Amino acid sequence: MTTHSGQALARLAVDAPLRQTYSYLVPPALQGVLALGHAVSAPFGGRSLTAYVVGFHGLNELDPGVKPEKLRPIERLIDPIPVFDEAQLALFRWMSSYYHAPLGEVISGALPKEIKGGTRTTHRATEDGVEALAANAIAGDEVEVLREVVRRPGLSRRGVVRAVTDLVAPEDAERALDRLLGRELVVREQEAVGGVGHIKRFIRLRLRGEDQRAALGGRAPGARQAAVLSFLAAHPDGVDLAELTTELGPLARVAARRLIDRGVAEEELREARDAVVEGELPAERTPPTLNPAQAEAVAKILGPPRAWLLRGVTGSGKTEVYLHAAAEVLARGQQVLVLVPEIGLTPLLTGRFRARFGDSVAVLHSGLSGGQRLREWRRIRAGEAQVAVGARSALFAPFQRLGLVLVDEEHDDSYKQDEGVTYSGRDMAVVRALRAGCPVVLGTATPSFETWQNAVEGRYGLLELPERATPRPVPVVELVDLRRVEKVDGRKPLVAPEVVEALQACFDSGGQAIALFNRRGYATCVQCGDCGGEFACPSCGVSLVLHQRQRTLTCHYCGFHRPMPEGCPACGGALDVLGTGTERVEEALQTLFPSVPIGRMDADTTAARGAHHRILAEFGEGKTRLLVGTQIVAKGHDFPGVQLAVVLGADHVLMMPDFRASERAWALLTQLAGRAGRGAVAGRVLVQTHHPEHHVFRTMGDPAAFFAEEERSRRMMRYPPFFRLALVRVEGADRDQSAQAAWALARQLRVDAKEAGVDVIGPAQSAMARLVGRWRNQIILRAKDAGALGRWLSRHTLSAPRGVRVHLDIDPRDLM
DNA sequence: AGCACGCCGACT
DNA sequence: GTCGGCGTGCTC
Repeated sequence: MTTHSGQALARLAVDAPLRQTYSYLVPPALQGVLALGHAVSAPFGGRSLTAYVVGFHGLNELDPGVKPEKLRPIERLIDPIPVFDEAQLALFRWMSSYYHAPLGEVISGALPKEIKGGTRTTHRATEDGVEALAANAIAGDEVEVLREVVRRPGLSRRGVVRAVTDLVAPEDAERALDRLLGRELVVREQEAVGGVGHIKRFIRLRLRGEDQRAALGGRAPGARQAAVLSFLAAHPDGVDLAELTTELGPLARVAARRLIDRGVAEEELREARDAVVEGELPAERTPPTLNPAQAEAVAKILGPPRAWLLRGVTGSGKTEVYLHAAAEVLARGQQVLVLVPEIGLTPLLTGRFRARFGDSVAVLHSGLSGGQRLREWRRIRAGEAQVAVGARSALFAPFQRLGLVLVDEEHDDSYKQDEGVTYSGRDMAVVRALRAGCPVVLGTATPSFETWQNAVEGRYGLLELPERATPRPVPVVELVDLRRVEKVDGRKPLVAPEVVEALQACFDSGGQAIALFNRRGYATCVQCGDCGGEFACPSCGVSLVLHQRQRTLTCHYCGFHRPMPEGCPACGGALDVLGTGTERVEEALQTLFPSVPIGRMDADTTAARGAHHRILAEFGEGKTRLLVGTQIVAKGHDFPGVQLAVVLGADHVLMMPDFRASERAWALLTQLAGRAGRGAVAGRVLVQTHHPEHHVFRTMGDPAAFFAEEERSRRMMRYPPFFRLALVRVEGADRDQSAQAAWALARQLRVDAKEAGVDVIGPAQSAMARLVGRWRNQIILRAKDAGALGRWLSRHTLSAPRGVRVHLDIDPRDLM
């Protein structure tokens, strides 16, 4: 490890939305220890923040205007081992510049959140405070707040507010706490939080029966506590607190805390030694022999390093290409990074890497608890794992001898980070690989247009796996024109007669079928038949979706929900249930085929842990014979028993007001069509649509044909991949203020846009005009190439008045 | 982003 | 008279 004791000052990138880096003194305790890549805690303004060492320099190299007497020393190391090296820092700097994002935020977003636990602000009552409480010298909300702080010192601000939440409204509690702080009855302290990741908090039931009732004060526990109690009773060995939270929701933590306070349950810190990866390791098989196309692909990948598009349908043996290339790279003593869209959807790929390479595979994904993820990350940093399989953020795995990067299902939208620095995980994987001088493979059956174009223009090499490893006839696609379907009882049936027939024939011959309907819930809109009143989300303005199973009306954007009322709250009239979702489709299909067991797979049925796997397993084993669901049914699983795939509703995808709508629909349909067919029997694919003439349907399965059709409109409309976009989103709670800020910003941007070759489009209200209570406006920026757009953007500061937020999204996935 | 310091209305 | 609102400006 290189240290820099000769240099007096460290340059830090602070985890705050600030573009500069800051110079700090290296305290004596850290001299000779502090190194590039260390995460530290540093005083910043009135508080203490996580920051990262990005360089060292002498006193004579201070930024102009910084007086030496203003320099403050670094407080402490957060982790004794640096969290990134020089090569990774170079990538972070590249990202910072490309995405116009502060370096500290880029670094923060690239590390497991747990690493920067850093400091926590806690609250403690002073002696004056304790006396004042005892002497009844205070009044109002302050009494409750102070009592809580005295009883449980060490709570965070949020913790205090939550602790009194039954008695005091959150805003009042905050204000009371501030008054107590002002009068110095309560003081704040900084507590260092570290060492997360190898220690787990477990909670276990201590009292049962009569003792328990007595400890709870004789009265029956509330619903939340009762839920926690029964969960604990079912797990006598104790439950990981994190697991309790994922099972029962965040409030379970509060209830559990209460139970511990009352002595009903006890807490225990345990070292986490359980296997991080769930599921058993399948027996190690001898790697199968590659077919000629696969062998050629592997040979090319292992040749001179470059980016490759690996095109192959489901079952064409992409995974075997990955595994062979990875094995070769590992044999050379190098490391392999495997990115997957969402690990929950790709247990097969993860499983096959684990089966082939065993414990040298680390898995990084959101389904792990924070501590688990950090442990896997540390295994990589320590050199114990040579392969990392994970979602987007795994691309920052701390490998030092990277030899190969694989991006599976590269077209998937989930590679785009949607919060904070909105980077494209797929693009950054390419950047990281090429910077490290190693090959990168983008694998998919349905490439994104950008990647396709990169291959067409020769920037990426193209590898095609032309056929299925076990040959199977290409499915036949038939369109059902919904405009010609006869109405029954005044409305069009959900399932057209020929689709019913096809399903019946499929079931009669013992086959299985998949039905796609790309909307969740039961009905998209509930309306009063008398007064026309509708139910809209109070913070997003969109129509609430009826979820019949839970009898709730739910907002699909922010999660707001309310019970489904019996009648119209305004006039008492009967409610009409309009539009369709997967729940209703399932119901309709069950009515049509009463004896066929149906499984439904969508975000609602797969929310619980393991549910996804269970639904697929039941279908795989034939326990269910029809699988109904949203686009999730089109992803990544090969079921040999499926003879028929029907698309009951995907027109919404096609008709979305977005330039990538056709591309998404094409990928979805092509992926789904790949699910149909068994052995030597050609599968059937039936698509119900109002737009049978659309080129998406003519070009299913054929990217060259689809993109040839798509090219004309993309060029004409000046959209990617022929132009580059950036989206400036301006949002605020106040509608007019947000709009005015957007107009002002657009005016400012237009001043020098033209001569830089940049189009400034808008502002306009976003397609989702209001989201989670914020009114959204947007400005689209467009240029022929990324360089011109980037250079011009770096000359501008995107500022807005207080209360309005501006967010810059480079290469947006959609313009909604 | 926070958190300071700074200047104007409704309360003891 | 002060407490406390939240408008500008800085953080090595």
